[in-house]
Amino acid sequence: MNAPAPMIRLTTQRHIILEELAKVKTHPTASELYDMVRKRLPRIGLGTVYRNLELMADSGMILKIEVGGTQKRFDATTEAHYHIRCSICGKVDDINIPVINELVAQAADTTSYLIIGHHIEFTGICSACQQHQNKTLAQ
Amino acid sequence: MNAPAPMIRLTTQRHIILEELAKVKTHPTASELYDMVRKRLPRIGLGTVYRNLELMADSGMILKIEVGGTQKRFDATTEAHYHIRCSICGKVDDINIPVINELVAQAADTTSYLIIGHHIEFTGICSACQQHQNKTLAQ
DNA sequence: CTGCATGCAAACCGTTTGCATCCCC
DNA sequence: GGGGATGCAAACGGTTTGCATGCAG
Repeated sequence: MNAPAPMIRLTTQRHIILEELAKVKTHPTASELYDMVRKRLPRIGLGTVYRNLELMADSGMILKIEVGGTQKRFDATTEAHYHIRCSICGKVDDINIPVINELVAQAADTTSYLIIGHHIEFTGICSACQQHQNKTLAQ
Repeated sequence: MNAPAPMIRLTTQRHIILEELAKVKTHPTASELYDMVRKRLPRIGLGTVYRNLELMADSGMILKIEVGGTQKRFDATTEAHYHIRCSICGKVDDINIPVINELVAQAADTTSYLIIGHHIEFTGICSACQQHQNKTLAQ
């Protein structure tokens, strides 16, 4: 649709960013990823991480998740799927319900926008934060 | 659930912020609202706008929309509904398709999160930006 | 040798916060 | 007179960017 998947060179930094991202099932923010990558590449700069995440998202290698909350998050899985975000700690996990493609057609009838895609974001409280709350309430 | 809807005093500033928000069908950001309100209340501070939007959202008077993109947006309509965001200019509009409450039950079966709610966000290109694109391509 | 990629640091932008003043009860 | 609300400005956190250097083709 837009400029389609420009091929990008796989530098050491990009390779390691990709590996670290693929390692985790959660959806780290850029600075979380920065911390992970820095353990293997201590001299890497934050700017490099941001630049490359953006680049790799543009070229379709990874998924940029722009959900509620302030920070962008990234996902090594590029297939369409939905997410849930903990409204307390901000953690983001996958939700495994089937993707509803008909939504786009449905929505298209009601708007003058040219629809590109859709995303469902659930909000909730993760198990860790639930336990925290129970403890706090019990006091 | 959390602290439920604390009643807040309706000061002049809050009243005008509310009026200006209700006036528009789009979903302005805090600083867009700030600009609108400043025409009627030139000495109002940005901080006041932020503080009050946050407060009014907490007390259920307005809706805070945390969709993709960097800025929070606000909505005078508090009933559940879905949105579409222009991926070029960032504008947000309503999408009038029925709310699918079953999604929450469906998702609940697949996760350890305590689910609070859900939101569907479509992405697309608004008509203004579509025209822009056509012009640009035609050159 | 040439250009893209990097590290570093400064700039940026949206948002939050501390504080003195103000206004309403 | 007292407590919350305001205006103002400084601080903050996340992200982007400019620039000099480095490295791969």
